[in-house]
Amino acid sequence: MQPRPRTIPEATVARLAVYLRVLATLADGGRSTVSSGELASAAGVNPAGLRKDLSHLGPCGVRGVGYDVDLLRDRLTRVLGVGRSRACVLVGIGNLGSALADYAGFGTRGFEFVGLFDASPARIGQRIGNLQVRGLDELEDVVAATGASIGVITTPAEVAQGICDRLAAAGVGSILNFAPVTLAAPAGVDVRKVDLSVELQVLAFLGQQRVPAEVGESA
Amino acid sequence: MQPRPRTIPEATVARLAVYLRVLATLADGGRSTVSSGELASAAGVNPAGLRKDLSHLGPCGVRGVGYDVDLLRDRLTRVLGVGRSRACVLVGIGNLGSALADYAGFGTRGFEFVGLFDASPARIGQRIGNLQVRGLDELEDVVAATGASIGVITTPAEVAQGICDRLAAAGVGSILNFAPVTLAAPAGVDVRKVDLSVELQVLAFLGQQRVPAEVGESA
DNA sequence: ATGTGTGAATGCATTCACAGCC
DNA sequence: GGCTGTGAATGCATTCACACAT
Repeated sequence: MQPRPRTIPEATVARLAVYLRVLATLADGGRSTVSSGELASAAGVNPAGLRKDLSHLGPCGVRGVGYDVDLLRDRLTRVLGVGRSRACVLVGIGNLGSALADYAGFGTRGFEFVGLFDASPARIGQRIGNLQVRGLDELEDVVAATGASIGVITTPAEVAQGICDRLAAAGVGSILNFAPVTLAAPAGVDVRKVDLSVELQVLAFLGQQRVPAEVGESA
Repeated sequence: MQPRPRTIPEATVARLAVYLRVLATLADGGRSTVSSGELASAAGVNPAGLRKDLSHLGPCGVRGVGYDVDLLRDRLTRVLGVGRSRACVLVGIGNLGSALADYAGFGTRGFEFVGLFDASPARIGQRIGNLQVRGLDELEDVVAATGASIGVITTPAEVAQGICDRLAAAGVGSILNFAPVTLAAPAGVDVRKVDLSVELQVLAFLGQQRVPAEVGESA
């Protein structure tokens, strides 16, 4: 019934975010239009794939010409919801947590950290960016007060599930987990995992797998 | 001709690494055998999928019983190459770089940082873990001397491509890129990208997409 | 002519269902 | 009986090829 099915494939969403970034640099460079081929090579994808990705937003280019940079940028910004600022809390202020807390890439994308939490008294009170690290006991209150919808977990593996439970109970609907464990969350709460050592391991494996072919790869 | 085609799908490799971690905790708990169902739920995947993943290594379970924890662990360790320690260099010692430099998860997985590099004189000489940050001019020498095969890039976006070029020229075959740009590398060099803000954006999008369904999700 | 938008086709990956072995 | 290993089937995602608009 509805002309545009509201479901955009996850893989596509990830690429849309990349296109948005490339478009930003193009706009800075003063470009007003781009072709799918150009945009695709800058984003490291296939041109046809890029067009298919964009087709999920409905027609947004001009045939024979290409895409208007500013127009497409606005469209992507709106679809991805980069406009509204979304409140995030971050739990576990170790090295990685500290790094994420003042990672510039987040702020410019509409993500705002409204609470940093750690269990260790040594960390509590410490300033990072323009926030002060709070004790874990304040977690629920801050989530409630700020309406934070996103939680980022950078704790040790052992306590991650407990934090996940508390975040979910507090009303956080989306969780990004950096702890090396698989988290279970109630239905309606979306958990996404980033495992840095898995990434490295895949990379290393593909590397060692490629070595044998290095000899006779002419075929 | 060859009984085991040497190509394991990338998605499978990523999960094998997860299984290996789960097996480690099981072994610590004193378990000697596991069923695919149990292992799968601990890893957050489908049991049949897990069995298919493991089938790429040839038969390694006992029908009617399950998998021997230690045996499977050895097998995975060998296939993923966790045995040999692999030398890595890390370029860009900002917050994220520093966090990765002493991230415990790497060392226990066979990855050893043998060089940390930064352009800023303020960073050079600084100790992180048991290494001292070096100037970028030493990059090629260190790669050559250590035979590092893996490079991790945590620099600002503007300089990432240049670093990528230098790493590739120096003989690094695998690059893990955290900078928010799409890197181009010569054939034979494998680049893998982790974009933290893209992860967050996907998470946020899926979250906002899920909200409408929250009303009538009973089906 | 040029480059988008999109059905059709291909290739991957996940899931199912069951045969085979313990 | 129970659980692995795996062909068959389903569902996704990518790629191709071309119609269509400018």
